[in-house]
Amino acid sequence: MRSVTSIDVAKLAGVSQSAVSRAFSSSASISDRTRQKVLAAAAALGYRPNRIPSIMLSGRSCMVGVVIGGLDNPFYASALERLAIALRQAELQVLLVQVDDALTLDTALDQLASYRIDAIVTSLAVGSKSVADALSELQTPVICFNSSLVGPWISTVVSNNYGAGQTAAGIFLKQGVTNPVWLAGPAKNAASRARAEGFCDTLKRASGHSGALIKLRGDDTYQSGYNAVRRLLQRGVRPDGIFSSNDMMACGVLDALRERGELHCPDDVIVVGYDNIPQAAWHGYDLTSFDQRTDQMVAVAMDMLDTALQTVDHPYSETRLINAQLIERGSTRPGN
Amino acid sequence: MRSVTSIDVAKLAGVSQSAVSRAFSSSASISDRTRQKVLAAAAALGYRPNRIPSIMLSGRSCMVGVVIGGLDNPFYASALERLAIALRQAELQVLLVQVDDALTLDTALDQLASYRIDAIVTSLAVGSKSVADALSELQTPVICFNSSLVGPWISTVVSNNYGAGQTAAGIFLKQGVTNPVWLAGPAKNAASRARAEGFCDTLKRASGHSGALIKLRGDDTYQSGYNAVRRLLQRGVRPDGIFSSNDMMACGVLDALRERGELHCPDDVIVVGYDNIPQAAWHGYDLTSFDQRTDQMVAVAMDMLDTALQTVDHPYSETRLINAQLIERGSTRPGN
DNA sequence: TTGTAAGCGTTATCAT
DNA sequence: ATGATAACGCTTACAA
Repeated sequence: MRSVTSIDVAKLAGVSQSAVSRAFSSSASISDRTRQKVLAAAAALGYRPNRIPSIMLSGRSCMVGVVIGGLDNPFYASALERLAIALRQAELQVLLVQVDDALTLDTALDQLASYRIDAIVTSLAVGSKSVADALSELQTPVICFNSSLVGPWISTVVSNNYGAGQTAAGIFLKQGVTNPVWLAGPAKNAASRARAEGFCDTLKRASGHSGALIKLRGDDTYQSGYNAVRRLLQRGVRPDGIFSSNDMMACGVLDALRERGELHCPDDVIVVGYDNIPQAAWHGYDLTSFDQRTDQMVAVAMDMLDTALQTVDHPYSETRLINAQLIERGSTRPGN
Repeated sequence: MRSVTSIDVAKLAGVSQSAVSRAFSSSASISDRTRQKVLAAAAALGYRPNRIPSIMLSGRSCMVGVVIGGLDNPFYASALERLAIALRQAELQVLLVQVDDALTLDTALDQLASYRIDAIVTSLAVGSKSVADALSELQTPVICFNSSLVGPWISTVVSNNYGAGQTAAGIFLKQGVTNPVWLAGPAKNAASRARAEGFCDTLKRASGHSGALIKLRGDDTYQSGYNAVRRLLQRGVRPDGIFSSNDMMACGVLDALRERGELHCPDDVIVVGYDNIPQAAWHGYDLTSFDQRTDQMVAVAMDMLDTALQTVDHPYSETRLINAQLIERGSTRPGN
């Protein structure tokens, strides 16, 4: 079934092909009479303008490659949703690429490049040098969320992870925490490392906590947070403050505490997470957390994207920092 | 910056443009020598084949429009991720469209059509007649998850909602529930309605429960489940079994029960959800639920997609039912 | 196996 | 305001 073309419409309407084109373009000079004729013919034939040829002519596809992974984390799912909305409003299409590892990323990039996407947006937490190189090679603007990637075509909007770490430490100091625990995410996660630095630096500077700080390693999943605290308690350690690199793990932490029953949050131990996922607000957790303000981050990303798309031909690179917002909930309010 | 074309490569390699084309096509007759020359030249220039022209020629874009919404529900997020993986393996691109209402869907469909996508896959729970009409008009294969949409170009893979409702009722009967509660999703959600029917029919048939069944209405969010049960308890009602149309609401139910403290799950009241989202397995909830087996559903959808893409020109329509799998957890195991 | 040339469905340019 | 014509970058007959 050959689809209906502008030639067909032109023939039926008794006008030229260019008239059809103009009828569907808002910024063209065409008489109302002609436009009506064209639209009527188009409707009769069920014609829909085909954007593919115009991509060839303009070199711009108005498609943006969105590279994601880990949608099981509600934070990324929600970020994707907001981003998709923003891109739609900017009249850009989303070419979605799901990636679990660097390998799939490589082939995915080839695919994206062959579709002549105008830019790439990614929230991948990974930040290896090779990935950055692969991205730069595309000569296509790349906007990252929370990554440590650097390169000529790469721009980044990052949450102020270090600052949030400091704020978390401030809470711990104010509440007189003496046995703090840091629950880290994967080692390769740059955001997690920055949170750790802000947290540890501040605690260290404030007093003799330096030696006391216990560092656990998780992988950003609920189960890893649960396991980490379970093991800690089994070893007989009694922390009175836990800062988790993300909310998923923090939920695991809270469940492990509750199940074990020795230490109660927030009276015996306070807990702080990161991301402010919906579950943090659930009554069963009531978790203090840092909101990354994805709406702001997305807005900034769109702004950068705008600039990058105008500065075509020239590698554009910028980094912008967004302060996370502390959302205090019950998990840091003892005596309630 | 004009991008590198096959003409450039041909010139450098000292071959014709068709030779370049053949070098990048696996099913073309070309000598190894020529291919090497071409590949070398391509690498030197950083040439990447452009798929856009071939879309024009073949009329197939190898892009599938994926229409989603409600990613804040982990079930949909996970379904999207699985679908994206399956599509990538089938070498199909994902053109993502985020939709919150019928209005955005309409404009979104126009966009999709103008990019000449080969098919549409959607997990939208809505199923209005007008949406179905709009989809059919595209003359493009549509694969739906869990929808009640019908139309010449529309195929559907549905969870056996009715059967799962029956199974849930079976649990209630076995446990001797006398004050059952059904917590419904939005009225427009066909899946939710089917679950209700299977559940109610079975209870009714079994005994005198018919009159006793309390029906509450939620909107598939955590908060609506929480509120519904809170109000119920405040009214002095004491249910001993609650079947929730989805897990998000069921988590709200469990938190409301726990917070109120009068009725304990599972000893005083058992709770069953639907979707088997990750949170159902969290230790804080330990919620019995129905797993829709999205892996199977996605596999079936891909199978249908395959058929639909081969049967181009002819409207293809089919409906396939997948049995949900009961995952029994603590919320239905009293006396543990 | 290789090269030549036509064509895919638009939009932009240039006359009229 | 309108119509003719030339691109856009590739694939695919067809010819050699």
